[in-house]
Amino acid sequence: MLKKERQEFILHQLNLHNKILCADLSNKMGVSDDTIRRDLQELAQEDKLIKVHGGALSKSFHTAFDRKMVYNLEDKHIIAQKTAALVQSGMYILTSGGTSILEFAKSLDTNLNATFFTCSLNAAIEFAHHPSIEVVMIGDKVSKDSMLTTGASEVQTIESIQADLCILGINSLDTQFGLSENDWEVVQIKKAMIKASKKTICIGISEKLNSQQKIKVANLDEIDILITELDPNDPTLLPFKHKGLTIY
Amino acid sequence: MLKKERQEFILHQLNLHNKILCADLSNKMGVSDDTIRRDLQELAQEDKLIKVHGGALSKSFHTAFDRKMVYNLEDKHIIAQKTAALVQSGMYILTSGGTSILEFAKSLDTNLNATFFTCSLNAAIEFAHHPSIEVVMIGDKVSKDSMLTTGASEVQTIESIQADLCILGINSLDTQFGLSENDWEVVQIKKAMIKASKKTICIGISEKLNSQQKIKVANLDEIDILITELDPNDPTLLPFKHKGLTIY
DNA sequence: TTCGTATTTGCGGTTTTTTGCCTAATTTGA
DNA sequence: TCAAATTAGGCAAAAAACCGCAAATACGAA
Repeated sequence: MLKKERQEFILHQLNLHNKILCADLSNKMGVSDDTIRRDLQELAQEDKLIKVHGGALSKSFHTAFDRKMVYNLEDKHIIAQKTAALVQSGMYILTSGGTSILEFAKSLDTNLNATFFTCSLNAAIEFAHHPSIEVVMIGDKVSKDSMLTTGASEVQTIESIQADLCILGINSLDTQFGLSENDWEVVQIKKAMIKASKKTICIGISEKLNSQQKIKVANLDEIDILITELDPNDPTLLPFKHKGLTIY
Repeated sequence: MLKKERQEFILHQLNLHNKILCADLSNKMGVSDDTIRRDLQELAQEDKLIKVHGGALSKSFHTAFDRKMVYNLEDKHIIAQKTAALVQSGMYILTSGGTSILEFAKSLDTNLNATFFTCSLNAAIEFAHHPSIEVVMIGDKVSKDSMLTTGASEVQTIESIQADLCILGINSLDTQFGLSENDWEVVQIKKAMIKASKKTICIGISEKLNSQQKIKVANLDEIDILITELDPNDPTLLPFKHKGLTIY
């Protein structure tokens, strides 16, 4: 097998799998490790791939992360728009924290007239920037990781509220395990919020679907609506639709 | 799995969930804790994430709040330093909001171990950035002008606290009229805070001295300490000293 | 075809990187 | 304060990369 031929093959493999190992290639092509290494080195110099210890990565793979950040912003914007459309004047709404919720707060109609209860410091500030909505910060000890207030007193306060809507930013949602979180305190808050509301909406980018975290917050049947950046008919969402969730 | 690949995966997970645990990652990827720890360390050095005990936090999430431009920053810095010197570990402290308080929060000693109660969203966030102090957000309706929580429930909560110190950012302080404010709700909060504390400290730039606003919060004799950017022997402060206030 | 030259390849030995394990120190939460 | 979890630092084995060299190969010209 010629050198040029080999390099073409390497690039092709890289396009297919985004990653290749030196050892694999030398096996597959029946040449020595050194030869492969030299090939990869050359291709890396020509900027055709990224050489790493043990193999190589496709260029697109490396840039994928930065790009994803931007995409995610767009995605969150879409989610925010869809969610905002469900909020009507006069409603009492409980919300958690998280970037999706912040984006949602920014997307609310200027002449909306609703009351928001939240345990997120950042969300409260964002809601308070809105001209006409009323914001109630539910107070308690501030959890430093999440910038959320958590504690027994907070759960009690939430229990004394009868909200129309509960909007939760999700960390993990799974058809089997349901809604889950990693932080015990936050779980207690979200549980209380769901219980205190007539309807529960979960919002988050689709990548958070089909993943699990340590502690269960709620079963799927306790959640009414799921909002992601995807089209409601996207196959990814089908399992959730079958479980009875309304998809937007 | 390649090292680079692993690190990209870690960043991706962080982007999704805002927080990850060493143990989880090592499980999920089938490598040892040490390897993950080394990865996190490297990524932290590259400023891609924030390493914490047991895992890592997403950077964007942690630095999400916007820092406002502050007038008289120099002066407020001096005030903050003087005020921070009065705080001792173990204390329970009530604080209002305002730029002086925010500056104070930033000036606190890294290994201070105190508990802060506040009704200011921004102050709570600032306090929460401190590694060792505990923060309790006193919740209620959010007042949009001041980004403070105010209301009857809040006053009740404050009444149930026995604090060592009450640190108030002042709007107006006058030898005759005492401490005054323009916002009825905020006045109620400050009154309650003073009542709930053994000692009251007023902090603010000297421009706010010798001015009055519409509603009285407290007489001078209810205030113990006054801190401005001026030298304690500055003639401007003499009248306050004569009224029995301790000047720093 | 055959020769000479330049390139490519494989190999052995050495160096570097990566990884897991170990123990001692540190941090955390009760 | 103590006990459990987490981390830092040292160490060793394995894998990968590097280096120089000699053999093999490709290729153009006679």
